[in-house]
Amino acid sequence: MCKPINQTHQRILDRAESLFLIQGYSLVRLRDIADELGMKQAALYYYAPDGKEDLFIQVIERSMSRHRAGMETAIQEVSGDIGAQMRAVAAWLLSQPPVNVSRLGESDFLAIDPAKAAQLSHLIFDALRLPLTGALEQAKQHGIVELDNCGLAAITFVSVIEMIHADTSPFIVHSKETIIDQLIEMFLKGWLKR
Amino acid sequence: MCKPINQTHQRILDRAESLFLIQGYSLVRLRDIADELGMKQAALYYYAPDGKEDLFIQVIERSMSRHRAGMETAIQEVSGDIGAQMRAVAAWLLSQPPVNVSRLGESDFLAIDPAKAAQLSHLIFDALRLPLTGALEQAKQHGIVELDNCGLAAITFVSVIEMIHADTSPFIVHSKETIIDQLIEMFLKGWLKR
DNA sequence: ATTATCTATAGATCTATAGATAATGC
DNA sequence: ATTATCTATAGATCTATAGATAATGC
Repeated sequence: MCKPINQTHQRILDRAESLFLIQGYSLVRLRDIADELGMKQAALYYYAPDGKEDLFIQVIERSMSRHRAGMETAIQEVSGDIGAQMRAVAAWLLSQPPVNVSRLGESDFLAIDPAKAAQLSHLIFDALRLPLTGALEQAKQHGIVELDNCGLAAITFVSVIEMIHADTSPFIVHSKETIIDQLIEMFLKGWLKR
Repeated sequence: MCKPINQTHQRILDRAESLFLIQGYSLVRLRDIADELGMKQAALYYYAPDGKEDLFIQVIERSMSRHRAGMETAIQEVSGDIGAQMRAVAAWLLSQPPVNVSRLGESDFLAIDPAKAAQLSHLIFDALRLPLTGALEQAKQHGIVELDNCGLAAITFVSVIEMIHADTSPFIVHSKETIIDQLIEMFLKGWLKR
């Protein structure tokens, strides 16, 4: 916990993050993480003394902290136009390992300590929702958008982007960037003819 | 495969569907399914001779066939107003075990035969997307809605509803029905001030 | 001495199989 | 005879632990 994060530790967390977020907690074996780094499975216990669950918790905490900061920065850099902010958020999310919010909440967290799961659940919810929520509320104050529930809009948008991001299947006929542009237009303008 | 589905078989599939769809393939043990039915784990092999994967495939095929039919019926029963059709689809989805589309595609399918996974992936995509896609395309022809990509709109809507449906965490401060009404309004009217 | 990693393996699961047994229907 | 279910267990994994070993820094 208080152990300093050196370079090996970071590489372990990088690899673990990618595997845990893509495949899910139970499908990833400690061997999968260690192998790619040329280490033995047991060596991971040096950096995560409490084992697989410990490693998973470290991964999620680090990832969500980065997600929150990354989206906030992305939004600030294009401040003003809400459409541009949504594009910036989407681009930033696509630069990261995909986060399957539902699988985390419904499957991965069933496999770990319930108290810790509840805590991580809040962390994820806030990290993914608050940056865009803030941007939407500002746009609302400026009379640009009209929304009852900016938090719901934000988490919906992020979840949909992550769904496209993670997808490997027949969903994607166009490029993901095209799909995301279409989605942003759909969210902003709505489906009903104006 | 060609074995007739008797009542025991149905109860097994019902229970397996609920567990597989909520927890995911790898977290469900055959014992979990059997226990609740007062059976022994080995007895499941009578109805699914090829084991866990066989059972999972049966579950998904049956579930998707039911989803497609259920949504088509729900849409027909309120034909006309697209908003009412969306509400009917959402209500029908809430009456069923939640389908985590992303987890199926990204985690569960990694654990089974890739060829079968690809086939099921198509099945799911079509079952969840086509009913609402049809309704949207009709509304588009009538000049009610204005959408480049009705299929994308449909799968997005269904996925978001399933996300709310499955959720057990701090997302939900209001009732799910309230959230879903807000979502439908968001999708139809868009976020920009009209 | 401390830090980092390795080898080897015990222990815990879980699936799938073999073969017995009970119940049903001809 | 056939259908349905059970008992028992082999085999395959995977995590976590114990203890050895190598490398680094005082």
